[in-house]
Amino acid sequence: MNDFSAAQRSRVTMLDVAEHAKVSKASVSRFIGDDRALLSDAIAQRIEQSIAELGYRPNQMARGLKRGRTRLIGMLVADIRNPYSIAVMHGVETACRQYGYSLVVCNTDRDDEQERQHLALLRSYNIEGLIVNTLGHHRDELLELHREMPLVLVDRKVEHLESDMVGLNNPAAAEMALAHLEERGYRDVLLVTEPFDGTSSRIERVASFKTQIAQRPMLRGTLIETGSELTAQLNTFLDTPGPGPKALFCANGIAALASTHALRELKCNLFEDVGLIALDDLDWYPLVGTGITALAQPTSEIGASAFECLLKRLRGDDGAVRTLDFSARLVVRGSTTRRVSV
Amino acid sequence: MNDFSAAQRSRVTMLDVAEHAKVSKASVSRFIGDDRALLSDAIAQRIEQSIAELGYRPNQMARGLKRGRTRLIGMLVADIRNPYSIAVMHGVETACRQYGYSLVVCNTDRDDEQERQHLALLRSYNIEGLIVNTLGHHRDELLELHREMPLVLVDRKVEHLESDMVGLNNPAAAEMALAHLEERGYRDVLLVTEPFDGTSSRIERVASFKTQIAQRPMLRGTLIETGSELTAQLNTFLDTPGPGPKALFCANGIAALASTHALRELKCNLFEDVGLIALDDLDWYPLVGTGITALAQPTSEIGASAFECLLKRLRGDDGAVRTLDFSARLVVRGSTTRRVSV
DNA sequence: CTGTTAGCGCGTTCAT
DNA sequence: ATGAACGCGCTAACAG
Repeated sequence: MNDFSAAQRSRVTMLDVAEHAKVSKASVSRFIGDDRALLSDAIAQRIEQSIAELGYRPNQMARGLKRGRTRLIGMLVADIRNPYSIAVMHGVETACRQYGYSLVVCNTDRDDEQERQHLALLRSYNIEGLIVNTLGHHRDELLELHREMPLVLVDRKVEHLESDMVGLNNPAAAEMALAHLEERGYRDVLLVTEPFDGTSSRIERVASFKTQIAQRPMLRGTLIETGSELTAQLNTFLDTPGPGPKALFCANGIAALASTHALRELKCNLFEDVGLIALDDLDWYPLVGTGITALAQPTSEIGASAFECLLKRLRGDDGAVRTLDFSARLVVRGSTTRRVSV
Repeated sequence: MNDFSAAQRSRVTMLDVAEHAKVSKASVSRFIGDDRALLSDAIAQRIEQSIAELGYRPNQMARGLKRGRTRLIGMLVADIRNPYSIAVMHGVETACRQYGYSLVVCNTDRDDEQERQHLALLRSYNIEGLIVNTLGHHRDELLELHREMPLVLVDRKVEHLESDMVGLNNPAAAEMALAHLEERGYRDVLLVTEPFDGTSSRIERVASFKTQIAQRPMLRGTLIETGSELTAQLNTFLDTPGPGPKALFCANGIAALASTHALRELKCNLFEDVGLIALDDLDWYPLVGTGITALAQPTSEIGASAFECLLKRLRGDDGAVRTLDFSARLVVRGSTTRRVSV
């Protein structure tokens, strides 16, 4: 039927419109662009008519080639299946659209080689700015790109890369978590984090946790990483006598998922045997046991801010590097409500 | 410091490489493209050297402009926050990369106007093919696009749009669900679906459900939609005497989330008072109550197949329209394991 | 206000 | 095997 392969799919071009309306290409270009004011009503009418009749759509590739402005923003995401990333991405995309930009998302699946390839790719498509939510190995490529375009980091810093950054105020979040746990009567807290891989937010959360523990003499703090040993380690924590009621602090949604899985394997009575507070607020938190208490991140705002940072730079802002730290919001559910002992 | 605004960010171009290597642009072009075989070793060496030294990257925009091949695939998604969409998208992206294509994703947030805008956008960027996972209003625009490029539907059909389609074998899935429920001793089944909005898969699932019920004299079947009334309607279902043990069949992950929420509000004992089986298999299903029995969709395969359909067409396949129906896989958990009455 | 001209970066005939 | 010249679709100077 149709042949989409070698044949140039002949689309209607600016020249077609110009001829149809009996004007020059320049006039059509002005009509398309921001110079419509310069056209006489008569001509504008004819052009509008022709565009409608022919179904003309300007070719962004060609526009971009000429003007150097593609209206494209790139986003590099470490793990597209992490709900946090999706939520932020949604925020970014909404902001993009609002300002007439489009978003090209590249998922690296936590793979360094893919990160490299995607960076080259985004560059080859002449994106105007880049949002990075990966570990940012390949520093050289990032630096090179940063010389060509503005760049903003989301959630995770990249060493030796001076650029705008938007994320969570991790020390404050850790403080909220431990203050809440202490107030609710928990005394023995286990931080569950994904394995250390250099992710700055992860490191910050652990450091902040330790700081908080040091400042709260009533609390004891311990730390484990998710992985094949998780269930066993959790078991040890639960079995070891401590200074009082025990609770888990999961450093993100993935850790919360893994921990809850493990607790179930241990036949734990959710959440009477042990309390739980988790960073991120996922839609299923209310459904597990008596509900999981969360520290929600303002993901939409984070995404929108990331784009706005980019936009400012695109518009010529040469100011100093900015860091935006958003605050988490405490959502109390059953997992930090201790049952009064009978 | 840097100025990213008006200034043309001067990137190294093919001409730069040519001059540096003291050859013509044509030779560089051949080196970049598929004609490298035509070059003498000496020249190829020099070009390779120059490219490395200058850090040259071909401009995909310009290439696409000339050859009509952008190596870009577009995907229109109704709801980026639906885990199903994400999973399929991940499958598509993986397949894309494997064949040297990149994916541009547009999220419509279930909004018709956004669908229209995104379609225009994708077209303006000269994508080579389109994957559609929306309601597909704006039939005219879709038809027009389909004349220009191959198109494949995912999960939901679009009326009067004859194109390849990949999705779930819904009748078979409904059969699996009801056979399982019946075998497990449930007799009174309530189908919970999102509101009807024309989504074909939704309609098919409901129709298949009714067919199955008609063929199973031991079962009684009822139907409700998610929404503000859900909890009340669920309550009615639970309170109304029926032919035997009651169970819910949730038509997708969203319905499962909403239903579980409602059951909790009703202080239901999950899942002793009522059974539950849900389409889609989300990572939190095992964590709720005794675990939610699922009919998992092979989302990666669905995504990969969608891309492969496109690829075949791009390579000139003019054959008849294809429809690929994948089968669901039953994952039994506690929610369909009835406790023996004491 | 409008048309003419000259590229943007690249691929592709043609010659040589 | 290599280079010169033209054009992809469009915008930006410059005239008029």
